[in-house]
Amino acid sequence: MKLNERHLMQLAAVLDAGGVSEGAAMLGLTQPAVSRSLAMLEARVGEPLFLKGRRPMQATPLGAQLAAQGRTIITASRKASDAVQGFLKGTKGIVRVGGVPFFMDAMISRMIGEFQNLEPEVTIQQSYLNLPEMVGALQGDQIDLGIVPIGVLDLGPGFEFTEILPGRNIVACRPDHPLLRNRRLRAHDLTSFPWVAPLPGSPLMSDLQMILMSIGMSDLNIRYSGGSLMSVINFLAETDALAVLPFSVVFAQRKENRVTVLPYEIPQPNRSLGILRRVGAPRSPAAERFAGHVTTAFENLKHIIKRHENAVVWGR
Amino acid sequence: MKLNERHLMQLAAVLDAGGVSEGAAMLGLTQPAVSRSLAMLEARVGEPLFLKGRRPMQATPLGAQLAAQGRTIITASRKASDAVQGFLKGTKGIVRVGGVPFFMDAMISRMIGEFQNLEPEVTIQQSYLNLPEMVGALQGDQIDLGIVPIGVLDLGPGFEFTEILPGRNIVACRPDHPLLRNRRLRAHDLTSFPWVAPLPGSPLMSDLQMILMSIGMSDLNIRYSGGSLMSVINFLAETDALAVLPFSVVFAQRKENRVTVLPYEIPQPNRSLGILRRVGAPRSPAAERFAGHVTTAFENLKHIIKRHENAVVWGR
DNA sequence: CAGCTTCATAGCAAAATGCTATACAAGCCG
DNA sequence: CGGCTTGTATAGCATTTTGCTATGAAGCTG
Repeated sequence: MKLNERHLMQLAAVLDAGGVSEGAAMLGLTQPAVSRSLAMLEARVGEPLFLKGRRPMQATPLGAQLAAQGRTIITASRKASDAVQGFLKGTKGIVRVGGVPFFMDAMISRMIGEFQNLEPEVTIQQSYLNLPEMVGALQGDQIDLGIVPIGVLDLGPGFEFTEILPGRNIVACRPDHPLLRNRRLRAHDLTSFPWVAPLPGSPLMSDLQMILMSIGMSDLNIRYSGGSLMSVINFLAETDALAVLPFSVVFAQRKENRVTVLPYEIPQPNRSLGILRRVGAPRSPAAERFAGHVTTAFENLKHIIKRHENAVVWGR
Repeated sequence: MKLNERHLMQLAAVLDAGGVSEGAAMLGLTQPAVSRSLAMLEARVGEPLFLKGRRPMQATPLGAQLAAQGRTIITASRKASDAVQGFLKGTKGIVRVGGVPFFMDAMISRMIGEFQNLEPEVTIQQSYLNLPEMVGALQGDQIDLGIVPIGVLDLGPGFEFTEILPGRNIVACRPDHPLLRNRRLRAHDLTSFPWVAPLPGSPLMSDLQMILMSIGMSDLNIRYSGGSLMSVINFLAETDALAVLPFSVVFAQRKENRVTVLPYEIPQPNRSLGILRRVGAPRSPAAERFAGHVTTAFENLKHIIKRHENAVVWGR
């Protein structure tokens, strides 16, 4: 006994509205159309669905049961329409962001918070990925966009990259680190303190190698590795250890005053933080909106950084 | 953005089945039909719903959202079909029974229990009604059937009545009542004990009047009134009070041995317990099934009563 | 590269949907 | 009680949708 879903919806509307004409109006149909639908439904079922001669119209128990299903169909249909509307406007849906751990923790998570204040109906699914996995995730459509530092030339075909912040690394330490008292730092000053190693696979790892080479050492005194940003900062704040970190990550922590920049020039990677997307991916307005938000947030951040640098001498 | 519910269902089926052909088969359609539906849906939405070139087929986030609604539509539709099926077979649905309080408590409630063991998917809504309200409730389609003692001629037009048990009242008392020791009871024996009045509006009320007239007294020593059957029985069991009760009601309590029949002949009302229905009412197979169950249950009861009467001398 | 599987498209017939116009029924009022 | 109002059912017709078969196109596999 397969019933026509449209008929069920019309049944529900008619009972909710109290009459055929009203129910038809509620659905944007004419009264005869609905009248016939009901007759067909009743014929199909073979049982009366209405109590005759009642205003407002009332259902038999069976009619009421069917109307209940009709109502859920109506609401499901309406939800589907809403989902599309919201999707098109970018005010609804899911954004799946992958990002390198430190940036996600230091900056993106805050921006996600801001974004959700603007678009409370958008859900953000965050995942921690470094470049290789991110490429796979984008191709496999597991994420909508990635936030990753990338060399300008590393971009494979089929991907687009929008830069949001030039890469710039610094050596971080706690604010009362003994090296900050030195007028002029030498390479061997750095090697006499323990170091924190970045997460394996992260771009900072290769940066650290570059620094090693520039200092002319083959290895550092690695005392801590594998920690997330919060762990690293906690570790740095408690010890005299040093770490290579993106400047912006340290900058984002300035209010907490737990880590600062050691004024020592290190070689800079030819990399930029940016948003990585697959060109063929099904577009998601919510994701684009989020990407826009992140971009402007970093744009603002650049200005703040500039003002800050003019006012503050780091490491003092 | 109104979407076609049928399309949503097909989308859900295709994603659940993992392919267009499989989804079409699941719905009993051909592959091209579903293929076109999906194309139409996608065109209407204006966004891709599938990730191209994947086996099994995978949805974009938006597609997944729409499919979720499609699934709820499918299940709603299936529930509606089930409701009809169950209704036609009488194995599903709601039966709304009205009945006079004492019969409902003493007998019908047990039968409802038995019936539910047979038809666990039928819901019974019981309400306590005496004849006048019952007529109103039947006409207003608040109940499907009423169980009520009724004079054969009291039947109004538009109602049908199927007798299930001839009316027979007795005087009830507790098993160790002093009157049970009397060889031969006289009318004035009865008046020397307190009485329990039936619920106002119940047919027993007029029966009590008849008894009064036959005894030749104008009133009795009414000491308790307004109680439900359980209250009345509790009261009778604790006191030497007497009450007019239908024989079958007392019979149904025989196992508990808290009340018994006082062997005193009283005038019998020209009434029968039966099932009252409105002729024009929308038929409800579940209700009919229930009515049948009650009828046969009483049929069995008659035999048990007959056997019991041959074996037992009441009030001994 | 042939063969298999699966999705997309074309073309056509049948069903359904929706509309306007109109008939029918019930309740209300002078 | 006859007409008026309100509301539902039916008729007739045009349009859209749906479903089918047949066939083309694309991707995977041995």
